[in-house]
Amino acid sequence: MSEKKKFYITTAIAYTSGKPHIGNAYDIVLADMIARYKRMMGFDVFLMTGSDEHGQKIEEYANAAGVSPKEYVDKVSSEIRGVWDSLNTSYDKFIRTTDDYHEKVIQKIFKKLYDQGDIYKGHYEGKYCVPCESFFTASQLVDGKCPDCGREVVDAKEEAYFLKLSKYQDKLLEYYEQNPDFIKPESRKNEMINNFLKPGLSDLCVSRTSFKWGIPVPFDEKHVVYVWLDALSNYITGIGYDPEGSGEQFEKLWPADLHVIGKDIVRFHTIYWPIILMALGLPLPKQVLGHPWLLVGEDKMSKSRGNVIYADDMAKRFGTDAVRYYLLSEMPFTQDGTITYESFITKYNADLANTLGNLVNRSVAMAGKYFGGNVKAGGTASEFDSELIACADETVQKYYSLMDIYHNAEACDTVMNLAKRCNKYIDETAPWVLAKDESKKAELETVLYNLLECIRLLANLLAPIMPESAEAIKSQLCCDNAVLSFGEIKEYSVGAATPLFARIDAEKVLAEIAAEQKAEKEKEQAENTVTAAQIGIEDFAKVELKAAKILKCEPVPKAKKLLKLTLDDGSGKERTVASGIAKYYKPEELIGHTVVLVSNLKPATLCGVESNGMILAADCADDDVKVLFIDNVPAGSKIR
RNA sequence: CGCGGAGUGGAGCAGCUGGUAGCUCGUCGGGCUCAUAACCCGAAGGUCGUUGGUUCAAGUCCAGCCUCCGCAACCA
Repeated sequence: MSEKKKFYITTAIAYTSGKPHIGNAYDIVLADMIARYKRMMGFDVFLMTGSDEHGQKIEEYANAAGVSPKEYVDKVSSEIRGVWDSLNTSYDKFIRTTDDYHEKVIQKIFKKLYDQGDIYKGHYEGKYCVPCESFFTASQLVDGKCPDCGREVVDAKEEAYFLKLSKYQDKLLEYYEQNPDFIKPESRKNEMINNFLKPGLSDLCVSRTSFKWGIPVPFDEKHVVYVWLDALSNYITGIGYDPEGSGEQFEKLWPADLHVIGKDIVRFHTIYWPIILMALGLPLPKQVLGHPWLLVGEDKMSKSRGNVIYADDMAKRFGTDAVRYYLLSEMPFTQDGTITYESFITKYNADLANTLGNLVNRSVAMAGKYFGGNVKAGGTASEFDSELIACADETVQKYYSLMDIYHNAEACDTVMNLAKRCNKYIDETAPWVLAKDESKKAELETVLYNLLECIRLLANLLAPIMPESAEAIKSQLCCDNAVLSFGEIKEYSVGAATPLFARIDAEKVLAEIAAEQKAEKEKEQAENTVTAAQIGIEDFAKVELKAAKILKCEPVPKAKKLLKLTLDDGSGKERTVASGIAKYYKPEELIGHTVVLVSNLKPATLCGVESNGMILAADCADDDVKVLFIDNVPAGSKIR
């Protein structure tokens, strides 16, 4: 009877470039909810998460921080775990791509694929600009010259290893067709087919020589394994895959039942990863769920925007379960979701404090008050019972069907709906009225019994979403029964009523948060002014600044951020500059103004426009940019 | 014509295979007092982005257009 069906679920491994924000954390919370749900449904679940720790960026960040890459990723990786833990996520394994066994197996995988001809040594075909140390494809060149500096380029080849993708393309499409649920929101699948598979796959570069922080290619040590082969393979190395003979755990768990990932990396998980697996002769994962992103207001969360919200901060302030509930109930299935403190507090007060918390509180309190906590089934029925019980049954059924397809937000709604129905039932039956009439005692007992049974169901339904709160509710009921059907428990002996979710004073808390954010910002600004390295006058002298008058200004087609400026820099020749200020200025607002031009900047081509220099502008508060106008200065004047 | 998504009462969203427009928050009015100033009921408020088409019938299908948002390219 120990033949439980296994369910192997993974999250994307978090990149160790910095502490993950709450949007990144959605991934693990969602996966954790699914894992808990599957456990509840009797599956033998294995949930794996981890951190992705190699790459050039890490090397750079570590350098900037003045520590070794390893020290850097050690720190960030433990931060990641800290955030995951603050959200009470029940992962069974946390893999790091710097783990010993992972690195060894990656090397074996690389070798195996090489030996069997799926990885071959090739080179970037390219044009190389020696002074710029950069490769370009033919299409990137401007008039056959370096797009960065305009100098001649030479044919050059940089050695690299490639994975043959085209070979498996048809097989992959076939897999898509035979497994219509392979990619979860359907729209993402279409995107993959139209954008990548139909045009044809070009082989994937799987090694780099330009940086060192990675897993060395075993037979060619100047190469390191490039990120995707390294990172994606965690899903198998973490459970004991080995090309020379895998462990028992791997045999049991693979193929994965579900990869939970962000929509940005769907491509890697539904094209490259399956192909890697096919090349290894392994079965493909059953499903990839590409969830949307969590935005702050309209914007993506980013440090530079200063709008980052961290899950552990949030959990500390409002409680772990409140954060989990918000994430899982607010995120739509296909569209990006939004988080703001305002909406968080609104949702918290409405659903958790008012609807659910208060329901539990008033019901348990009444059971105590009227029956000393002892409530049995089988009293006299009231006319309102059947509707309530029907709602409870329906809720459970609906909940199953929604959770099975990971429509968690709707599942939350369904659960809350039952809580509302209970509140309504209290109003319909008015227990406080029944309590005044000794002859109605049996009826009153049934009312309370029905309520307690519904609350028990609510707790069980919520367990995957809010594990601690579910426990807290059940401990007030003094009942640990986890069966999801009404009438399971016949007799209650409940404890004291304690509020579950204290109401939040929105105004007060928002003011506190605003004050903290302000302080934070000021602190950062103070730090930033100090951090810019000092330079000598000779460095500054390298920059040539001139006054230039804007003669023409037009938007660049296909570019959102770019304006094409035609300038008079006093040389008699018109000069074209592209500037990323389209968001802040209309073309006609700029014409006629004189601006500061960096005139000796290397030319560059942006969206097909050759840009010779740049104009100076100031980054102002609130994501505003202001160009420096110096209309009183004649065009061509040198500025120093 | 690079790919894709979205435009529904004040805000945030549901509306799958076409047939009286729903939910949450907010607002207004009422009820109740067991409970966390919570709970329950009712009301106001939408020409469902725009134009045309298919149909007995369209938010729901088709075409064009406008606007916003992601990705790609790119903030020099």
